[in-house]
Parts: sequence; C-alpha cells; structure tokens
Amino acid sequence: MAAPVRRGRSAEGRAEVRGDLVRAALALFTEHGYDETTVDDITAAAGVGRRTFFRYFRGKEDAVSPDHETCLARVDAVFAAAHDTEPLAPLVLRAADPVFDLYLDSPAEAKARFELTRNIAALRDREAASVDTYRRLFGRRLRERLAARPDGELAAAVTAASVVAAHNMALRSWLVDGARPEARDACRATFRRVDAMLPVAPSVPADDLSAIATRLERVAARMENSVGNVGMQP
Amino acid sequence: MAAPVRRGRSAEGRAEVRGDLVRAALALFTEHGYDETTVDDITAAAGVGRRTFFRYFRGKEDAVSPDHETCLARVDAVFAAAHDTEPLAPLVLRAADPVFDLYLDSPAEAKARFELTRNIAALRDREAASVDTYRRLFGRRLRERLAARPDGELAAAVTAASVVAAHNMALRSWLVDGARPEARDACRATFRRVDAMLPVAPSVPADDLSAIATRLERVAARMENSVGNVGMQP
DNA sequence: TGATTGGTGGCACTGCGTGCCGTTACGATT
DNA sequence: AATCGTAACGGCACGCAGTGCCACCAATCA
Repeated sequence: MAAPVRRGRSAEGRAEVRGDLVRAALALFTEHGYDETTVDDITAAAGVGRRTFFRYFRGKEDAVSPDHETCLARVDAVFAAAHDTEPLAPLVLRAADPVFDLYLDSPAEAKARFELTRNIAALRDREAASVDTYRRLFGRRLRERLAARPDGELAAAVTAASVVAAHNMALRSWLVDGARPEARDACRATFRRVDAMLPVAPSVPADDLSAIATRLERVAARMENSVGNVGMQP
Repeated sequence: MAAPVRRGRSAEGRAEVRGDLVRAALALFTEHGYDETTVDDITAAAGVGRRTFFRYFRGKEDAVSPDHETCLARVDAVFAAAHDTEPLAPLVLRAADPVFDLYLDSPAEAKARFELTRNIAALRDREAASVDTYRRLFGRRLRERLAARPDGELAAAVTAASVVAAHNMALRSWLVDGARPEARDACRATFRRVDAMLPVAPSVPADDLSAIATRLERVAARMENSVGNVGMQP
C-alpha cells in the first residue's frame, strides 16, 4: 500500500515541490550541517520520495542553487539581441542584470545560500564552478566582438573576469549588509563602478568626445594617485 | 594470503606511488573516459590497493591535478616576502610565477590534464574551483594593499580576477600551441601583457613620471581606438 | 631479539546517483 | 461521464565513491 500522491502535475505543482525541497535543504543544511544531512532527510522533510529529489536537482549540491540554466540563457539572450555596433561597456553591464534579478528578488534565500556557500567547501566549489560558466559565457561573447583588436582575446578574457568579479563583489556587499530590498539599486550601482576599470571600451557614445576627455582625466588622476600610494603604510 | 608489499616507506617511494597513480589515471581517463573508469581500475593499473588511492588523493577528481596546495603556499609566500612599499603591478605578476612553474615544468602531463579538463564536466568544475582559490588568495592580498583607496575593495577584486584570467589565458594558448618547452618565455610574456589592463597600479617606479606620461598616452590611444571600433563589422 | 612506528591492503559500511518498473493522478478525447 | 494516454511519482536494486577500522609488514630503535 503506497502513500497517496499529494500533488498534481501542473506547473504550479512542480514549482511547489521544488520550493519545498529547496526550503527543506536550506533549513537542514543550516541547522544540522551539510555532511550530516542526507538526501533522505531532505525528501522526508519535503514529503516526497527520494527518487523525486533527483528529478528536480542533479545532486545534493544543487538543492541550494537557484536556476542558473535559465539565467544563463537570459544573459545570452541579451547579447544575442544587441546590435553589433552597440557600445560594449553598457551592453556588458546590462547583460549582468538577469543574474542580479535572480538573487535580488529573493533576499532571504539568497542570504541563506550565501552563508552556506561561504562556510561549506563542497558548496563553495559548486558556486565557483557555476560562476565560471558565466565568466565563460561573457568571454565567448566578448571574444566575438574584440577579435579584431590587438590583444583582443586577452582583453575579452580579462573583461569577462572583471565583470563577473565586480558583479559578485556587489552582490556580496549587499548580502553582508543585510540584503535589504531597498538597497537593490545601490547594489547595482556598486557593480557599475567597474565600468571605470574595464580595459576594453569606454561606456560613452562615440560622438561625445568631451566625455572621453573627462574619462581620460579620471584615469590620469587615478594613476597619479596610485603612484606613491602603493600598499598600506604601517 | 596477501600480495606482498612492493615498496618501502621512503619519500621516494611515496613520490613513485603517487606518480604511478597520476599516470594511470591520466591514461585511463583519456582512453576509456572518466565516468567509465573506476578507482579500482586506477589502483589495479598502478599496482596498489584501493585504500591507498584515497591516502594520496582526496577523491577521484584530484588524481589528475597537480599539487595546488603547495603552489598556493608559494604564491602566498611571494606576497609575504614583499615589502609594503613595493609597486603593486610587478609584485602581482611575479606572484603568479609559481603557478607557471607548476604547469610549464611538465608539459606532457599539463597537456593531458588540459584536454581532460576541457572535455569532462566534473574535471572542469574541479578546475574552476581550484582556480577560484588562487583568485581569492590574490584578492585577499590585494585588498590589504588597496584598502585605503577609493573603491579599493572593488579594484582588488577586479585586479585579482584579471590576473588569474590572463594567467589561464596565457597557459591555455601555450597548451593549444603544443606546449613546446622553448615557448615558455613567450607564455609568460603573453601573461604580462595584462599589465596594461590592470586598473589598480602602474608598473613603473614612483619617481619615473615620464614613464607615467608614456603610459597615459598609451591608455589614451587605446581608448580612442576603442571608440568607433566597438564590435565587429559584418 | 623484541618493541615501536608508519605505510599498506582488505573488509565492511554509509550515502550519492541512476536505471527500471509498477502505480497514480491529471488532461484530453469522444 | 467513461476511457485512454501521458507524465510524474514512489519504490527497489545496483554500482561506485569515500571512510573507519583492523590486521599485516617493513624499517628503525632499544
């Protein structure tokens, strides 16, 4: 005599089951530890069979991750929809928006995930691998657009890594600051400061040369400030 | 009746066993595939017991990796030995040298590892996690030295990610180019071109202002070249 | 020669992930 | 409303990764 199936087959039912599993995994991992929590514990807490867990997640580590596959597709769609002549820097910054949405829209879960990925080696490695897929995606799209330049491949690789690093840094600051919903715009603004550090292209339109001059002065000021101020004085 | 133990307990014996396991793993993964190769297959090919494998490696994925823990310690030692007033850019570039040594000193194994990490998802994720530990190490050391600057944390994160990305890009180019030993210097030179893209500090000494001016002109030229040349023309 | 130490091999065990299959609920068709 | 097809579910069994435990053997020392 099998236990009755509690849910239907609709999309809402699937989302509900998935949400139950994620919440159960986050709670159990946080309370009892990652290694001490088995998949059986998660499925028992969520009220589903063990086999069902592996129909929603590839493995135990993925139970705490949001859906990165659809997010990757959205990022790629931003690049695909952009015109070839669109200035590069704003496009790159805009392409990161879907990732921000993924985290900023659910602050509580994002913070719980952050704490787990900070403290548990297996989940930290998983996160690093996930972040690397975004870096590779940015790298591919940038390489297409920078192939003609001298050191274009290098600039593409460096820019992709820079954007992803700044993105994660902004998210991290937002999370340690309490993940307040009203600070979401500040989080995005923090990220966009990386614009001044990108090596590949200024974010100003091509016909605004005064803006270029302004930017050049900023770069010069920053460089002069750097020299003689390298490292911390004791 | 147990099989006789074939090796002693010396350090050479341990290195020999480890080398046999790495070579067996590389060969079996390449020939029969990663998922199709079990730890039993590796230990049988290396002539040791299954239990011994897990005394040399944390898991199946680590059997193809060089020793990143000692390499991380060497990188950190470079930072620890540097004076606080040393210019930042050359220090950062120099800190990457131990990683180059790790790969450039064994071209054949490096190429075999590269092919495996390129094609096998589990090993690619493992590699990404390993690279991320270097990125975090650079980030910590740079954050110490940039804490006083405006946007110092952001600059530290971006610079760390840039250096690691350029490093891996140079290694990758060297590997796909055949991993020729005589091209090792060219590999390092490719990496050092990232210097022109680093946002944090010029690599010139603090008293050479003419060099700063030269660099500023290079930056300006690159920026002007960028505007109006964004993206590829069809 | 006897005791100690440290690496090794074998064994058993837990837990992850998967293939397979019977079952069950939902939706569509008539 | 009865029926059929489909898709998700639960359960079972299996292979394999990784670990704790213990006996064994070789080298060193008393």
